[in-house]
Amino acid sequence: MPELPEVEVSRQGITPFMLGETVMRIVVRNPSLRWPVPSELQEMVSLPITGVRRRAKYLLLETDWGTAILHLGMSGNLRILDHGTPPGKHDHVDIELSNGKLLRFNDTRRFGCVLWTREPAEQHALLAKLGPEPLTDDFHGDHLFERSLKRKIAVKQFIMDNHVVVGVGNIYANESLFSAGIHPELPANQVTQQQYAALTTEIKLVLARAITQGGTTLKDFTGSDGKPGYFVQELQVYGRAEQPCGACGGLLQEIRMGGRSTVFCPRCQPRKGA
DNA sequence: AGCCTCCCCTGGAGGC
DNA sequence: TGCCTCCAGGGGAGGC
Repeated sequence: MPELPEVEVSRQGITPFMLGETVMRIVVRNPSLRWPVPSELQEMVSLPITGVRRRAKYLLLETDWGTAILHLGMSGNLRILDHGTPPGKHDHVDIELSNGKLLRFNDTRRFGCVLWTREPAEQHALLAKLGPEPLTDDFHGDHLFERSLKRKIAVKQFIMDNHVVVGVGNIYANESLFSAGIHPELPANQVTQQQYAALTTEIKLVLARAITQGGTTLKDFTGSDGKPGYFVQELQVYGRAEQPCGACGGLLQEIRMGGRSTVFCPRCQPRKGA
């Protein structure tokens, strides 16, 4: 599934093919994504692409007239192909460019979206209230600590809240909590300032490391199979329930939190905070 | 405001 | 082999 690292690698991969190119044609084969693909997306035709940016897991294709907002959801992927490449199953949207290439949006489960906005993208309702990017200096231990003071929600769900920090999906929440030695069910307001400092460090490390691995997975844009790519080999807890903890040898335990699979080591991640 | 549950969707896995 | 059921999960919507 595309997590923030894969979205970032996708952005880096498509940028050289898109930046400065003019949109020649947009083909929408199935507009039934998370939200209907708006007909106004066609306003993009004949405009040059002036920017390819990312905010959280949203990709932004900018023009002087408006911005296309793409989200890959659970199963989406983007490929750069030549004009005329026959579409396959779940190839929902093509954006054809003046250089003979096209950007193809494929999404099996259709949890993703392709939207169009004429306001500055940051002011769009989906982006306006997002928390800081995890890999910037705006995201630091004290940010989490201060935001957590009145929050009784479990720390795992707290760090997966996009208003707190963006881009921490289920896999990376599991991994970073393990590395920081924090029990996922510990209430957010019982996690200490020191623990948040460690957790912040681990979130940055795991995401940065996954970007490196995501580069391997997506470098030729042959698409994702819905599994976590090569980074799966480095996962310490996610998908390893009932297997021995790499640190202490005890058995990893799986529970469900908010409908999401949660795996942790009861010994290395004691339910202990302030 | 904070918290919780529900829901969108398809393909793969497992059971019979 | 085929059919059924269950499950995964980002994240917004809506109800308390």
